[in-house]
Amino acid sequence: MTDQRRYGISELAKEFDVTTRTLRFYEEKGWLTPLREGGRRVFSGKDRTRLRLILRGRRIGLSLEESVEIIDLYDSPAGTVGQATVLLERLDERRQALLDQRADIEAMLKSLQTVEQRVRATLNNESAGAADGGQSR
Amino acid sequence: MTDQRRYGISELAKEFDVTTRTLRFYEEKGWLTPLREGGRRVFSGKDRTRLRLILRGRRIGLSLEESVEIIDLYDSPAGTVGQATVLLERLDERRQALLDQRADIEAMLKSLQTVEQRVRATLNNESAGAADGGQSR
DNA sequence: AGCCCAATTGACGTTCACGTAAACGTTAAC
DNA sequence: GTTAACGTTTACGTGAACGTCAATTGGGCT
Repeated sequence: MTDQRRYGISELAKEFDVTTRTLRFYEEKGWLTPLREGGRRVFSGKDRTRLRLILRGRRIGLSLEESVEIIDLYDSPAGTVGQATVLLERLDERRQALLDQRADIEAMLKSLQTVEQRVRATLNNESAGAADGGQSR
Repeated sequence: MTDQRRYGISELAKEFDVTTRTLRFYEEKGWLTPLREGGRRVFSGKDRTRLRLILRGRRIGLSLEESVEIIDLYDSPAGTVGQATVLLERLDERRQALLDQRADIEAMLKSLQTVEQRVRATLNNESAGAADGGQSR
């Protein structure tokens, strides 16, 4: 009903372009918890989702530990009011960090745009150009 | 005229919240090239800017090598048309990578928002709530 | 001269995130 | 029935990005 699909280790590895070693490593760390079927690991749809989230965190430069921490926020038990309040604080921290990071990316994109314009200008002047090197800044 | 200011190693370290070891390491790798004044390193305003960019790259999860590569695009000599064309390609790659990364961040932000809403909903139901804990893990 | 403080150069240690190789077990195909 | 493909565990290796410690040096103060 929910997500009966099951995945072999290399199947998953191929889909997400990681090695089987990586998946075993993640299990070893407790970040993934596949079942066993006669020794062989069997990953569920939930495992698969979790893996996708971990890799998403990895792509933006989080440590795997951090990624998992965030993911565990995602399906945390809510629990008491006190717990929930703490959770909201953690969420806010994480959100702020992401916003900061996004700002860094925006800054980099702007830099790249600046460089690109300079390069294109150089290209347009290439016919009239002096052989001079000119200033870098 | 341009930026005469000079910086000592701990001065810079303090400003950017890194250790002096880090700055020495960056020099060792050739990513920073401070002058020497009787043995002591003297960093210029250019070095400082470079450092800021390196750390910006680091914050978004680039390897230091990658950061430097991008920075070197930033003040690359333009040179021939062929060089410029290659440069534009590299710029485009880098821009695409950054856009992808930004998308990952957006996705994470959305997830966090979803979790937050869920938690807040739980908080509002806390008065009518059963004492039951539900799932723990 | 004596001392402190900040800086220097090695050299080795550490953490993270896996890679790589060895030795072995199952299942399917030929 | 053996070989190939795929899986397992155990164990050691690796590259990046520094941390940490030792030994030393030079300037500044009193």
